[in-house]
Amino acid sequence: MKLVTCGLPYANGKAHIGHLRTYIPADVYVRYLRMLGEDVIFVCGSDCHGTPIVVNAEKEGMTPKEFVEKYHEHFKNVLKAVGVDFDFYGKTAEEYHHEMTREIVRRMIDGGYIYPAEVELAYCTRCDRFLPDRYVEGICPYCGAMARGDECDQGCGKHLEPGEIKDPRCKICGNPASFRKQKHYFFKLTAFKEFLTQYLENLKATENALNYAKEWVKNLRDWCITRDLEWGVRFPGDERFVVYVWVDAPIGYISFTKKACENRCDWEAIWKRGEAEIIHFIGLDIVYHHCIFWPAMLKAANFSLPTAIVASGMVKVEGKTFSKSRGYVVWVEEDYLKQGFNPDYLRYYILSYTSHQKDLNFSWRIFKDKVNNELLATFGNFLYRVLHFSWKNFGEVEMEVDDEVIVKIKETREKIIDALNKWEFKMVCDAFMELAAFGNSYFQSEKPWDLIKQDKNAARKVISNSLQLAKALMIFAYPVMPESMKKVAKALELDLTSCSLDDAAKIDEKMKVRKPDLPFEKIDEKVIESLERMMENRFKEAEKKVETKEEEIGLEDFKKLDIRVGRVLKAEKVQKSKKLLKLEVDVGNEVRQIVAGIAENYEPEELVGKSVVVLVNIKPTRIMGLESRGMLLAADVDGKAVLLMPERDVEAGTKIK
RNA sequence: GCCGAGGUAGCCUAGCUGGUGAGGGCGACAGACUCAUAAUCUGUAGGUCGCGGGUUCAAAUCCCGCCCUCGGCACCA
Repeated sequence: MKLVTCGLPYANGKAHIGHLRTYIPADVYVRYLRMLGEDVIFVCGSDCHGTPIVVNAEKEGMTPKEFVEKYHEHFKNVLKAVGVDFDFYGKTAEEYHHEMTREIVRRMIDGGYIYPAEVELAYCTRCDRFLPDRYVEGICPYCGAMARGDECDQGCGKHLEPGEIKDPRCKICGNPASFRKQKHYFFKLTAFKEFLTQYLENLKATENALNYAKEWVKNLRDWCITRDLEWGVRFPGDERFVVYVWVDAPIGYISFTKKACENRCDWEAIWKRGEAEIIHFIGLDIVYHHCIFWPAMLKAANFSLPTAIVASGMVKVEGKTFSKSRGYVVWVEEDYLKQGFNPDYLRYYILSYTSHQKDLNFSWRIFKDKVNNELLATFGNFLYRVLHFSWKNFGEVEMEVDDEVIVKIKETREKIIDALNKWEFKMVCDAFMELAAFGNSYFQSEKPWDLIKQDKNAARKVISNSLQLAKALMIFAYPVMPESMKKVAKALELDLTSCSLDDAAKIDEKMKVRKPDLPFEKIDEKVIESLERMMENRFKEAEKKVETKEEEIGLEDFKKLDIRVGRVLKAEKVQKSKKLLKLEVDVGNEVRQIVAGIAENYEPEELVGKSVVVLVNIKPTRIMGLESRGMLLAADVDGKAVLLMPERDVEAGTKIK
């Protein structure tokens, strides 16, 4: 038995093409396994807890429960629409999941792996709440640089536990946060170093994930697993707290398995007795949670361990790094499904573009090319020309298939299985595309349309071979393009849902052929052009939003700014930094140290003696451990600074108005 | 800056425990065909295998240095 899971989508926004990069390959993988006779359970669900959800729900005037429900429904519907067919799609806000989480955490406590420790936590008196992780900004206690959330330490790569950060400020309202001591609970991750090192040695995983994790395991620290929040799973050791999201989210794999197993199988066989393979499909961004925290938790609770971790590469949009705020995003529902595109096209694109481990570029133009040239012209056209010819000239064909054809089909089957074992889905697609090309070439060279005029029996043999190839292709491509293949298979009265991969090489005595449907529809150039325009507008609008702050201010606001001309006296590079220069600037009444992110455009030497424009009364801060008192004004050109300078020589300290 | 993954023709990719002229697909170009959604088939062109050193009889493949891209962290007051 095998269990396949997908990383849980966070119920905090809409489904985009990045999500599908793990769900679609996982779905395809599961469908192939089933066609190989494997018993597979396939589960997923919405991740519902954590501070961002609480904060965003508040912003939208909803309760976290309502908020989460909204996105949960969205994901459920979208995934179904693209043919990702889970046995169970749950959500972590449900009671059954809370129970499971509490059971596992209790086992971790009973095993002696959880201990209390006092930590100092940032608390925002204005927002009236404790500030977890990513809502705290401050100074790293190790190196003195600006730090954010639970990670910092400027280049030394250390991990911050709650309470360690200095000078914390609330990221929500910007106010300084005060420290409050609070008892929290820690998981003894450090006790698992040896176990994890061993475990990673033997874990089956894509290389991108494994190397990353092996490096991480060298530097383990105990892990604070409680949070002071209302929303979440109550920590069984101390009911005032809630468990950290990354504790309860992966436990969803277990609680969803249990639901999927109801009246069908034994979830404990999978998760407690190690009688099944457990395969996690995830994105590259959550590798360490799945390769470090998760196996350690399972070990502590005495549960079964994952046997494989399959991590997918990132998604780019039109060649640019995926970014919602910059508009480089493709929304599955409104951009794709509402255009009326066949979901199978997207499935094929995602599977066949590149190796599962590498970055995938989504471009509407490439999308059109792949659909029109590969799917439609090569693959679909072979199916259609064979079926159409058979239907028109025979109706029913007595089958007589050459060994060469059967060998070719079996070879393709082997290639597909081989590729699946390596999680190389592009190779799977390449294998059946090659078989389609073989079919076209065969059909073309045998010229059945000529043969039939002279020797109907000879034509029958050619058609018999071609039909066998067509049937094999439908079976082989069914997991990738289920709906389209079902549609064409109707012409052969073939029920793909009950086929195995072995059936591809099985020869029927006779094959009946009905009038076929076209398997695919061509994508119109004009549609692509309009989508490209839509994307461009989206990029532009996103850019505008970032650049122009609409809010108007009065003169009195402007007067609050003390802006002066300053003269640069000294300039040097900040060590270990790409963008920073440390300057000493004469601002009239004093000389100030200012750290500025301008090193990409300016050499230190060329600045000495130059006049610059300085915002003097900005709050002093520390950057890379250095104090900075003032800010140089500069034009932001593609993220690089171009300094403002007075048009003629002006004395240092001159006010700007 | 640290960690990880990569850089092979316009695009995607195989090869990378060193050894037949660096394979394949898409696109481009030319010809053939007409059963088929102007689909298909055959052929042609296109590569300093990121750059520079080194090891070797022999390197895309091993070693050293550098550059660039992507991701994570950090950072850009």
